[in-house]
Amino acid sequence: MPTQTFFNLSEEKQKRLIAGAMKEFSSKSLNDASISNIVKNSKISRGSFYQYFEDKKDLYFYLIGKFRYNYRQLMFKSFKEESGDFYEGYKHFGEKYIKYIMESEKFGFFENMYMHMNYQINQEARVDVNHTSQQKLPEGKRIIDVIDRSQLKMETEKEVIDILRYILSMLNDTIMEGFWKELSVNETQKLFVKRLNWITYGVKNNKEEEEESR
Amino acid sequence: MPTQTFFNLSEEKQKRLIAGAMKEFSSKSLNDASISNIVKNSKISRGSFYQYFEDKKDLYFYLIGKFRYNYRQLMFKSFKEESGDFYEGYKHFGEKYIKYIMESEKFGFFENMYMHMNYQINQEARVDVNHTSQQKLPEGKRIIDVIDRSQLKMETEKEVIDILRYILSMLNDTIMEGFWKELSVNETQKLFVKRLNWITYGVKNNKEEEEESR
DNA sequence: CTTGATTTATGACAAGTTGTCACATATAAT
DNA sequence: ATTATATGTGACAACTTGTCATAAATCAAG
Repeated sequence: MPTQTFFNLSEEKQKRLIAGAMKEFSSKSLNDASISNIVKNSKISRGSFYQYFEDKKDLYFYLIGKFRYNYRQLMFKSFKEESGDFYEGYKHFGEKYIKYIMESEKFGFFENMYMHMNYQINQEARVDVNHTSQQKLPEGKRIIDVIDRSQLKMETEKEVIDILRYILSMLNDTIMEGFWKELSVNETQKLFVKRLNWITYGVKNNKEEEEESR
Repeated sequence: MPTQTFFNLSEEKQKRLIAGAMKEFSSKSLNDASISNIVKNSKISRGSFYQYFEDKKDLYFYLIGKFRYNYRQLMFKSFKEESGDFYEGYKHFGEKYIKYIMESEKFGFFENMYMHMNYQINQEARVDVNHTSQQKLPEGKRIIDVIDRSQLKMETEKEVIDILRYILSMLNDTIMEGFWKELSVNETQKLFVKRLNWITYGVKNNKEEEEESR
């Protein structure tokens, strides 16, 4: 987290620093980026930097938090439009989300983020479907409340949250794969939907309906 | 890949270098590890290092390849013992694999590897179920040949390979999560099996059999 | 407005990193 | 014995990072 000092800064100076950092992180990974370049870009002295941020990571995770898609809203919208249907809701959400990330003006930043994504970055980039870190949300405002749970095998709320989280991890993994393999938006969306299909309906066939092996 | 020069070295010297590198990588991530420390550990001059390896990454991926579990064999064994059953075979395999990684004498190395795993490391650490990089394997020697495909919805061989690959990614992701959350071997195995279950049988319930919402 | 307290800004610096290169020393081949 | 060829070496330039003494700006209050 940036220090209070950073937030006390004039808007102009904050923006200058963020722009300078985004420039660096748009062409370099967290590890390859250098504070030296960022302070040069931003015309800020090295000493000042360390008064705002603990280190490079601190700044990086602040930027991820700042620019990541606010997808709480999108998830809500998606599931409501699809009447709470698990598969259709997530399909709707995932496709929109992938499109946002891969067509963003911050493409370079996201590309580098996903190309070097590890567990920690994944956690920072991802929404918490249960919002454990924040205060308890009122009934009906949680994502879980807008999903038709009767469709799912899961009995307890905890289990439902587990599966929701897993799909979000899978979504991030799929986007990562999309960047690595230089897939198009459409190809990445298809890959996500294919996997969502597997998880929703299973990969094993129902024994009774098919028995014609040739 | 190490240079020929490295392989020409006396076994003693190779081992010394590998040991020195493993020492460093057992307590540090790829990024935090330093060549300076490795050459100091190994009593090898800095100049020599660069005659054996292109850079730190080159050495690291060589070590991953060298010490990763040879799980081709384990996969074969697992699926054969479970009569080619998709779920039971993967369960068998995954549980053994997790146990191997998390109880290995190279725990520190694997821990750091998984704690900082990204797409590239994942690819290096993982077996290729199709062995595209190697020469074509004879019929019956490929992993896909020992799986009962009639159980699966997938029609084409390519689709089957896709799902096999996805499970392997999921397995690595689960181990990564296990390290981050400091789960026990048993907890990590359970997490894997739960997810395997989801993917095998789906998370949506069969509409006909349950309709008692209270 | 002046004085003193608090906050913010600065860049030189030590201590570390990487990759290279001219040169030294083995080892092999004729 | 004399060339080739292969291997070994550490000083070096060019970068990092985080700190710290010091300077400047801002605020508070008599």
